[in-house]
Amino acid sequence: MEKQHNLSKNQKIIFDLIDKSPEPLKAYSILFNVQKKGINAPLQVYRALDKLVEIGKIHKIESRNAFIACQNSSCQISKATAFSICESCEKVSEISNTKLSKYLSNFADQAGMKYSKYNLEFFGLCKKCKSK
Amino acid sequence: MEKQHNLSKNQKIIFDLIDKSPEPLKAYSILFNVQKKGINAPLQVYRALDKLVEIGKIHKIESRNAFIACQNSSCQISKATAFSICESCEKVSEISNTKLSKYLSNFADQAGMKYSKYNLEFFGLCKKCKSK
DNA sequence: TTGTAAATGTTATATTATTACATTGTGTTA
DNA sequence: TAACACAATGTAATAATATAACATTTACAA
Repeated sequence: MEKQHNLSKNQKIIFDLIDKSPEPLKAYSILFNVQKKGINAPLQVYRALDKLVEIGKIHKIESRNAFIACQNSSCQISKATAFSICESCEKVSEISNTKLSKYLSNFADQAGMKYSKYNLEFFGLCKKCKSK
Repeated sequence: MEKQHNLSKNQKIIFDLIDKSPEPLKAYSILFNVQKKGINAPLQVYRALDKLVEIGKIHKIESRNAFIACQNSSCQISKATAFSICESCEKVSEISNTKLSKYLSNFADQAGMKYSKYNLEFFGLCKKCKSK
């Protein structure tokens, strides 16, 4: 059974904001957006983000320093993530593909080492931008 | 035939430093190390880093904001990169595995889109750290 | 030799993230 | 319910990472 994480006040405010957003949000843009709700300092945002990442409710898009809500209910704990990123409009989508995740989880490097955690970011043009 | 890139003075200084380093280097640590050679400002470092990344001589480890020399002579142009990162000692190795790169280059997402560029970072414990 | 693109130099500033310390809330268990 | 432990919060200061704007110089091809 899945561990239930009751989000705290700040965590909930920040998760809701990210979850509603159609695009990844940056920490200081989050800060700006939640100041009316009493969250005044960067650290309050970063602490909530850290926790939300830890429990898998959001992911960090490393190449963009931005955060999106997890779209894949089954990766709430896993840190095995894959995204596609449009280099033109910056649209980001989480990829959930069983074959891909199996392939990567089973991948063994030169020394035979396996890694259960990974982050994969694909870059290119999304359909919309490609057809322009 | 491969395009020859003659590195400029600053590019060469910074590439040599990164290339000699056994571990990824951060921009401001590079800055500190090259000040005796007349590179005084962050922007001088970032400009050289940008160029070196662009021509494939170095790669950025996104999750660490650090840079390593390319270990794979065949990816001088390609932006398709994969690394293993030890979460204990922070050792980073570039993975060059034809099957993996083919698999990822041919991967098609939910919408059938393919992406020639990607960055993959695996996380775990290296052999040394595992056996401790 | 002159035009152009790349690279450099310098100052200032923007953006992203953490340290340190004090306090408050929440849930467990004695 | 009291006492404890741990998570979360609040606040100020600062560290670390990265870019903007502008002036100048270098490299090299037309």
